[in-house]
Amino acid sequence: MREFLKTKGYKMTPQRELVFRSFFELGEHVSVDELFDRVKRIDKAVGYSTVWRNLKLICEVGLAREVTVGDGVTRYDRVTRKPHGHFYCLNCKSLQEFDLNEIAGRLSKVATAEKFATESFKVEIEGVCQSCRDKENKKAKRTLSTSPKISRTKPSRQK
Amino acid sequence: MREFLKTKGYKMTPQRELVFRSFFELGEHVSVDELFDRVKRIDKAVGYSTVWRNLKLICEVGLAREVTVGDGVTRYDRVTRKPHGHFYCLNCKSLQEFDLNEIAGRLSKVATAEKFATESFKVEIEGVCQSCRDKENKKAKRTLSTSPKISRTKPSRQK
DNA sequence: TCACTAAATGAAAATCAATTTCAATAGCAA
DNA sequence: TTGCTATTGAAATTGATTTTCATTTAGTGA
Repeated sequence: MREFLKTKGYKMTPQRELVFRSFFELGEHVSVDELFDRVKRIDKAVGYSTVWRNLKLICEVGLAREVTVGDGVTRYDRVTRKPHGHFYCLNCKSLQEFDLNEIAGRLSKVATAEKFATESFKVEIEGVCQSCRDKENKKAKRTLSTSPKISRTKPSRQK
Repeated sequence: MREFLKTKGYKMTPQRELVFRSFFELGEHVSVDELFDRVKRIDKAVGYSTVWRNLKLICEVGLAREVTVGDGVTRYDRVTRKPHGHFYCLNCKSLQEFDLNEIAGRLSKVATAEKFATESFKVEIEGVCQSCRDKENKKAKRTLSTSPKISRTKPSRQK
């Protein structure tokens, strides 16, 4: 990894090494805060900006990619993993994955037809996951009459 | 529209009417700021929060949907339009659309197979559009040796 | 028509994630 | 080792989004 970065003009440092390693240990839909938490557990002197910058760097050198689902927090996925889409549960905010093999093929065709040079795909299905629907059904009696209002909440940064 | 909102428990106001009308006049990938600008042209007493809240309301009652591409600005699409994906040009930040008819069908199947209750799809292809590539090719000689660094810029709110 | 109540408004402030600044530190090539 | 430059950590800044709060107003029922 040290050599790989050198070819791209970057130096290796203990902090960088720790951030990279931690990211690849987590691997799926990692947010800066999650990664920061994990890094802190090993070395609590490492700063948030260092984690952030190195996560960006991991993307920059092509080892990860941003995933932006609708909750305002950017997450990162390893690119070595095979193409997949995401189910985003509007209720519990969880992410599940699904395979994208044939769909990716079709998307490529569409892009080519439109003379668009594809860099990456992003396929998301928003809805409600099975376990949330099961829970909803159980307490359906209680909430029959309340009309839904605008939700103004957002998940907050984990301290 | 007044009646439609009443059934959902909302009142009609001149400001709301203006925001709704302006949104449907714009229609595609509308950001809060764009909508705010348009509303202001007709009535500059209308506040930003009113525009924001009513845009959220349009989503809430099911007439629009958020589109989040990777540039940090949330945009909104009418849901009455037929399903489409987006090409997002990483270079000029433009959005183009493409038809999603068959792909949507496949996604539905995947969702059903996973017992996921689909609310909406989001399909984006990031890359470089044709006109940007044409421009890139023309000035290719100039930029052969510069190695790409992390981009730290973001489009700023339009005043 | 009038009065009442809950919803809506507008300005300003708060929030929150993302990004930058800056002074100090530390890789790495010569 | 020396010098140059990238990197770091803390704090500040940015920019979009969301909330607060005092005031106004729509829609309901008398």
